Amino acid sequence: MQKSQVTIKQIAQELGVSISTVSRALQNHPRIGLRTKEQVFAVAKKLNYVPNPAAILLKKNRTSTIGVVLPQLAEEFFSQAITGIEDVISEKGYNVVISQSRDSLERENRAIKSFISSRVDGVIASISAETTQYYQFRELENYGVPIVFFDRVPKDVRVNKVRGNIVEAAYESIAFLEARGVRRIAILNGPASLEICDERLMGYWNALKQLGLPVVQQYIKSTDLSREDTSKKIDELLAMEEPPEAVLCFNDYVALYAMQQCKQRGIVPNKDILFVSFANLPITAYLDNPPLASVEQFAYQMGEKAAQLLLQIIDAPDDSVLEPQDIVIDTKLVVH
Amino acid sequence: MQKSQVTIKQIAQELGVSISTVSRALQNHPRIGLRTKEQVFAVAKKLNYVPNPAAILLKKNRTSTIGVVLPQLAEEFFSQAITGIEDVISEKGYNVVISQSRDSLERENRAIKSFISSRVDGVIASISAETTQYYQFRELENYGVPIVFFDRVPKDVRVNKVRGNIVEAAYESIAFLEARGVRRIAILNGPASLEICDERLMGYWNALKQLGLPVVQQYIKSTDLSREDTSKKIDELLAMEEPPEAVLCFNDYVALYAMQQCKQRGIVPNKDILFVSFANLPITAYLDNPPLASVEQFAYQMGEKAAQLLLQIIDAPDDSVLEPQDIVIDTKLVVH
DNA sequence: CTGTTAGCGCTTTCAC
DNA sequence: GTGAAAGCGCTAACAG
Repeated sequence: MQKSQVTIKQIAQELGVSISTVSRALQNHPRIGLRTKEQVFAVAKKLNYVPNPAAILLKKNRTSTIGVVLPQLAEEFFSQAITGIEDVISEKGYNVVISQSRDSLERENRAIKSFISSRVDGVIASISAETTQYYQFRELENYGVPIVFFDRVPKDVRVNKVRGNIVEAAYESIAFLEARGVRRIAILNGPASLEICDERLMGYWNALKQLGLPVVQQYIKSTDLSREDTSKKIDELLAMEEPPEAVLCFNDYVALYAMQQCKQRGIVPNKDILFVSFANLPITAYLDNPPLASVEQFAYQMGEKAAQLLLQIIDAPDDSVLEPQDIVIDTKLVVH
Repeated sequence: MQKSQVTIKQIAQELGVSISTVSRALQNHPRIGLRTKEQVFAVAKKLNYVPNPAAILLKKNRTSTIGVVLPQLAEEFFSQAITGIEDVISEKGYNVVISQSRDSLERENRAIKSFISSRVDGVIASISAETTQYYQFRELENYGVPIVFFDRVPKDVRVNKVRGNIVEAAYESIAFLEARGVRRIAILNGPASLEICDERLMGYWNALKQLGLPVVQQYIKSTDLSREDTSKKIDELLAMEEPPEAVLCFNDYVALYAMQQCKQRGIVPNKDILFVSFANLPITAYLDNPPLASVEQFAYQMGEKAAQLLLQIIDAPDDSVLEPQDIVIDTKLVVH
């Protein structure tokens, strides 16, 4: 059944030339006769020749594949980002292998290991909620594999990253609430290991101070993104003597969990307590009572940018020392 | 920066043995000294040896990767299925490359082409809404690449497939509605090229007849799954002199589109007109007014089964002629 | 049990 | 312009 693979050798035989000639013709080598080239292409087509990537790889030591690790595809933010990555990368003839960490450090590590053994040319990553140190990614660096982080970028290290302008987005969200007369605003943030959480907090702080809103320490909560923990934290907020009038959430999922918990407690979300969040996921369009507003983070574009940056690094001459780049993408508060 | 790759040759030198000995040791070849083997492993570890997959591949002519084409990862059904596939496949040391057709025939073809040139060992597919013929997949067969379809399987061809028991699920859904006293039931089906649509229709028909419900030709509609077309078709149903009391939808997305359209027309879904659908997506848990009931299709398990079947075919001896398998997974109607 | 040898399919000097 | 030949890292007969 297995159609025996056509090789350049067979093409060479068919034409009575050497395999080097065929190889050169196929690569559009400059020093080759136009006639020969055309003939080679003709025969290659006739025989249905498909180059064997393994052989090329073995020779060139490049796999033309890049690895992507991200928390989970089921989150629309990430599946949109992947689409952006794929569109850029496949246009350049690269392949993508995707691995989901499902917010587990161990799975993330396994993915990195497998990227190393499959010799990917580069990695794009959005770190798991459990990832607190950069250590594991160093391993990739040791093998000379370039990495670009997006959205969930690690803290305190100089790395290539593509991220939304979260500080500003958080500020804007608070300003939006303040304009509606809200004063007591809480934040339900994500794991402290993520830089985007610091930024969210910073934007929140700045806004509170500049707009003269009350800064209450207990209004600042963070969740590990699970439904349980999120429910617990919103409960704590609701149980306060003076509960917040609004909550800025890490993302739409956190907002939805929190809102459901409110309902359970007989509190009407976006009426008794307002919700604003991040991500602006398409699924919110199906909701009768979505978060009041959500920050659009342009996942697709973020994926595109990350892929472009990575390819740029891969294609850079070996001796060039590149400064890690930090690309910031503008966000937009979308009022529902 | 690029750490020069460690090869078995270096391990051999370090130990003063031949490379074949190293190769055999690493593969746990039976005829090798325990002592030597241990030493080889020790040095391999010390040197941080990682086998070069390209070389192995070139030799063995197997890539240890399988390709997956499916409509879109953003649909939870598919991202769940992928997770099932990944879990099975990665346990056996295989890699997965994923390609989204986004319901476009052209993209699906491109994916297949790329699978051929990257020499995947097998393919798992869920066909696009535009795919009406099996033709393109024949190409894979020509190259001896085994294929397993899941959920969206092609019609009229003998192929390996894993699918839900849609006929029965559709029957059950109608019975559920009938039990609630509903008599006029419409169906908003998917593209006729999909076998699962035929099955849905068959279950619907059987149920109507056996339960003595009216069979109305205009109650049978199909959509190309887009929001626009779905809105149009539900509008047609609503505009009838005697509109249906309930609608059985292709999946949750179609149901949600249809329900939103109803709202636009001032008709309250699940009160004025009932909705039952397929997929039972987690997102429906966030809805205040989800479809009345939805058929759980166990996407994760479907992915697992498809992967297991594919691996089984790949591992089968070349001379064994396998009958195409048709694995049916039981579904379950979940009332919300 | 271990070493020698011949390739897998392709690229790439080095000659002519 | 084209051919001969070496070799990428590894496996698998074939000999000991």
